[in-house]
Amino acid sequence: MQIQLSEADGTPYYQQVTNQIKFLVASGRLEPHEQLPSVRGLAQQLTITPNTVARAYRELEAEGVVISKRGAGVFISNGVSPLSNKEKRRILNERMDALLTESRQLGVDEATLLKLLRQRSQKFDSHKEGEK
Amino acid sequence: MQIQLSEADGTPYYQQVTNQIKFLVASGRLEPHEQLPSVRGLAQQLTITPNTVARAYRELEAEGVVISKRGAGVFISNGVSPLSNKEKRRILNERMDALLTESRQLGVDEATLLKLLRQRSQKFDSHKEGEK
DNA sequence: ATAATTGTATTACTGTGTTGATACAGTTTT
DNA sequence: AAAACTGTATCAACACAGTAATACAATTAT
Repeated sequence: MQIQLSEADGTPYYQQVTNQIKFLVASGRLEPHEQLPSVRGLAQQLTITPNTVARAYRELEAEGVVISKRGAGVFISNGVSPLSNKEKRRILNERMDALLTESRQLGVDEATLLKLLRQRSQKFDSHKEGEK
Repeated sequence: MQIQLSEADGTPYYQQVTNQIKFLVASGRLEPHEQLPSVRGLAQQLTITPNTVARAYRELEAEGVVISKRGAGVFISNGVSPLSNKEKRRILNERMDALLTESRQLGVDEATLLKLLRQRSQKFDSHKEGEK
């Protein structure tokens, strides 16, 4: 499993794990029903404690990203978000406002931001051709 | 000064203050050279300790949003970000990836995300007409 | 059946983030 | 010049987030 931990970064390990797994799922590198590495296996690979991996998996399950079965393993879920449409809108609005604010802060106007986002969106799942 | 603190929320007070001030600046509700409320004044208004407001202002100064002059007050800065273009790109890419990831997670495809963002961008500074 | 693998629960330690009290240092106003 | 305002620095207290050690429970493989 392709995960890199950064000591510096500031964000705690368990969040780095959840973020990167969410990214792998969103970009199609991990597909529904696929099994993730075991808590202890991934822990050893990343040289962190199994507890931390377990916490990451727990959070992912709470968000509906994975389903974990005691004794069997944890698996990517069907990708249907358990949130109401209202909640989805609220969250997206929050994130978009933050992005717009930061963008302006950096002196980037809306037009170029949209352009950048379109580019980024294309590169997002370019692994279908570019994978080594 | 139009700031609302939420006890629940989870995010600490000093960050709620910085976030909301950044938003006010980015959306044009606060303009360069404008003076912010004093540390003690805003503290009293929000019923928090002056220290917390001071910390918020300190962070904002570190990010180049405001300039504070001991004895005089703190003022909105000229809006020129002190970061290199490389850093700007890095930050924006990070934020965009996070938004794209979350968007997919919620089952929103890129087209509608872009549409939503355009709408949001318009409402962003609609205070020029809509202000009471 | 039994052993080896999986995730889970409990508990505790430790660092550090957040807030608070108080005193200091510059400006501005009177 | 003095008083009343600004922001700043220092220190302490407290809570909580993050990680870790260890034992438990369910499934899978032998």
